[in-house]
Amino acid sequence: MTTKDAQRRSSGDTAETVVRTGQGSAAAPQRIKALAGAVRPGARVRPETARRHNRALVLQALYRAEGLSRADLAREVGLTRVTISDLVSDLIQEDLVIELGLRPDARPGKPATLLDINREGFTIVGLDLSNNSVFRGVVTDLDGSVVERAEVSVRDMTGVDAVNAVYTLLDDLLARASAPVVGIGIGSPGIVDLDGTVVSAPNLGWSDVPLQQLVSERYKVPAQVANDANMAAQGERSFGGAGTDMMLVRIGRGVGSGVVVGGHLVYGSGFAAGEIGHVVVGTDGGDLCACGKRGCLETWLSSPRLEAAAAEGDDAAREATLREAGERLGISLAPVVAALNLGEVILAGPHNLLAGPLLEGTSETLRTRTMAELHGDLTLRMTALGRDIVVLGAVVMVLTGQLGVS
Amino acid sequence: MTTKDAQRRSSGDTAETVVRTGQGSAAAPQRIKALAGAVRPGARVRPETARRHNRALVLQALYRAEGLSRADLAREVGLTRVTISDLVSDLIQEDLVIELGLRPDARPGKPATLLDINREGFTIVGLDLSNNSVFRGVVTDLDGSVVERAEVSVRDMTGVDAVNAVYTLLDDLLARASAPVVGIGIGSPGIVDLDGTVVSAPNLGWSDVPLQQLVSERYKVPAQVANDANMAAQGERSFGGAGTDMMLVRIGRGVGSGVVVGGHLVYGSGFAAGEIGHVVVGTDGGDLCACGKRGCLETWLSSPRLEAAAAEGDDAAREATLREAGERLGISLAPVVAALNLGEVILAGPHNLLAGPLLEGTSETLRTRTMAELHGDLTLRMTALGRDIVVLGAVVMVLTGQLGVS
DNA sequence: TTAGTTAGTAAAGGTTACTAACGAACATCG
DNA sequence: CGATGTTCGTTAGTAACCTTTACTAACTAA
Repeated sequence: MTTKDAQRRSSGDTAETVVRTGQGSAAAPQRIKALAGAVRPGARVRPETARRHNRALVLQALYRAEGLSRADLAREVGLTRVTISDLVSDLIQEDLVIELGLRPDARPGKPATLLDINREGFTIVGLDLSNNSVFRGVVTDLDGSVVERAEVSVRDMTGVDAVNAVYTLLDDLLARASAPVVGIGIGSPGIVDLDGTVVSAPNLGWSDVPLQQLVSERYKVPAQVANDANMAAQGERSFGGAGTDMMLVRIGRGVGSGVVVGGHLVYGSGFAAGEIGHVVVGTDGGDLCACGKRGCLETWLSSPRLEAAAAEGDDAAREATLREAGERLGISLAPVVAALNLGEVILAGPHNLLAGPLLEGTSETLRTRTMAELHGDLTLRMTALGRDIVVLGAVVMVLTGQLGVS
Repeated sequence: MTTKDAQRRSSGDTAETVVRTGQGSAAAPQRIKALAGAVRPGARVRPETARRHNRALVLQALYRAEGLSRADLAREVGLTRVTISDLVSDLIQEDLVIELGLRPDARPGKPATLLDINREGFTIVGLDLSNNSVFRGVVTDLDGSVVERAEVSVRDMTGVDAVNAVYTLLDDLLARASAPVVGIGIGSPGIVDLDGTVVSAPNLGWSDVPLQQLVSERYKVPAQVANDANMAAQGERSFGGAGTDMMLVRIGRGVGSGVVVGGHLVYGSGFAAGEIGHVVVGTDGGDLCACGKRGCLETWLSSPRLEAAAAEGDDAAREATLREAGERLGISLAPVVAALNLGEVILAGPHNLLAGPLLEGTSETLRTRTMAELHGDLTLRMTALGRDIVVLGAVVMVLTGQLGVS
């Protein structure tokens, strides 16, 4: 619609009431629209773009099911055998795909030549910067199987020092990579924008650090930098079997989450999606939080509090505390589960603290505070990926970004 | 990843704990993954697909800014003048685009021929089935300007009768459409799947009614059927100037919402996204709801309760009740705003009830229960579209579905 | 041995968008 | 007023992509 129309419509009998929370700019809503509606550059599809897309489809099909023939791919992807042959021959040239030999089955017709992604011919580097005392990193093959590990201690390291610690870790890992590195994925705490710039990460003393650019220019390798919880969500989705509408909640020193809607990560209007740690829970007060509010989710679920509870001698009291923490999580997640009709909520963090009464408390609360008819199929569980969840997510981001595989 | 890998990984030291809420099937998570990962048919890009996409970009650019030349389009969309000329000549052939004449400016060079979408040469029909007593419908031009209106009374009508009422309304509107109808958009209450089948709409006595198929086959015109609140969100986004990450909350007899994330409507794992009416709010009880729970959002915000409050003689008591209702809305929205980092929350419903203390209560509550640093830019406001919000949303769905314009 | 089936390749054809080049129509400047 | 430069839209030719059609290779089944 045109701006003129918007004005005509707004000036009707339905007077517009605008209340702005906070001190955002006071631009008229129509201005926002104009920006939102701009055709983003590169949206056009040229033949080359189409080819890249189809190529990604082939890789994706091969990635999921090792041992497909060209004819299988043609049926799966929807292109003709001829085109698939052409695409595959490109991929074999680049060594991304290899022939496995003839299919052993006894069927009429010429036997098929099975193909697979060259899963061990390339590696990916994944980093997890979310821990306060240590940066962890891995080298994996294209399957996400870890072939190398490394870490650097970063206790109290901030600013440039922390960036240098990233370099140190990468130097080590890249030197140990036995095959060409497809890309480097880095999960960072804080707010990270779409370009991989860490807009704000208080714990690391970073603000507007263009980490993705720094890393990719320094090592001449494509890099992907994103929020740690978002990466964890990606990891859970690809390697943990999570569905297309889910939320992964990380509980550690703080509480963060990654939200996946329709199979896509949610970034939010300010790249701060998933930051639920400082939402007030319930209407009955709560402890004072470092942020100044009372009853934030983090005050109920921070690992210090949970650990104190776990250390308690009295089993009943221990259970009660953990269960209540779980209930608080359920209270704050219920509106999100309902609004997004999530299919899964997955917890990541200390197994001993989360897996018992806490998880049950969350489950029960979610059930009693939402409509069973709509959300009865909700799955609530722990992740099975353990500590590697962020680095594996980083690997997935690289796979997605560089090969179009997810 | 392969199933084999998933199993290998799961069998590690990080034992998996699964708690299922409700009585969903007990399939292993890996099975879900296999389904989620299937390459959807038609994902391949053939030259024809690319052309359709580029064509939609041209239409979209023209739709937003009337009076672009071919050269302008080339710059805007990113294709060459030659290709744009070719696309435009197709569109002119189909009468979808018209030439407006030469640009009046005094500039060096050959004067440009201005183009526009043939905004009045086609019409769209939009229906709103969300009201309990009446189905409303409009005929609009491509701009969304209403040219015809109609309604049918449906008090206590359910099942086949309600479907027939839709037909009656459409017969009327289609007869009065003065130009070719591009498509029919219908906003229905209840759960609607991606095919436009009304899975469940208790108020209308519908379950698994393939309304989109029925309508498109009966009238030989493309139809789009979706949930009413979702359509309202679409309407607000295109005609109300809302941004890419927002939530539209409809408050009437019940409370429903439409959620837009990254510019796309959220459907959810069971097509029930936005159904927040029966989420329990707060931790201090509340009235008994028709659903059997206590303290559902609807018990705080249903229009009967609000109207009773508004009718009260005592101004202070009236304000207090409305403000408290707003606060309850804020309490339940805060986790959603945080999890999705929404930029806007927009209310639609009776202006006299919502626009005053209620809106302020919601605003204040959202501010005090989320982090100002992250969500300070949140805009909370009433819609400016009034009663037409659903039918306009339906029009947008048709524009998007048939022309690729949004 | 013959018929039928499946896999992969080769050649030709049609669609799409691009580059290069050109004429038309204007403004500006000497 | 004519020369010059700019912008618009079109024409002609090219490159990339996918498809259709046709072929060979290799196998099973009768």
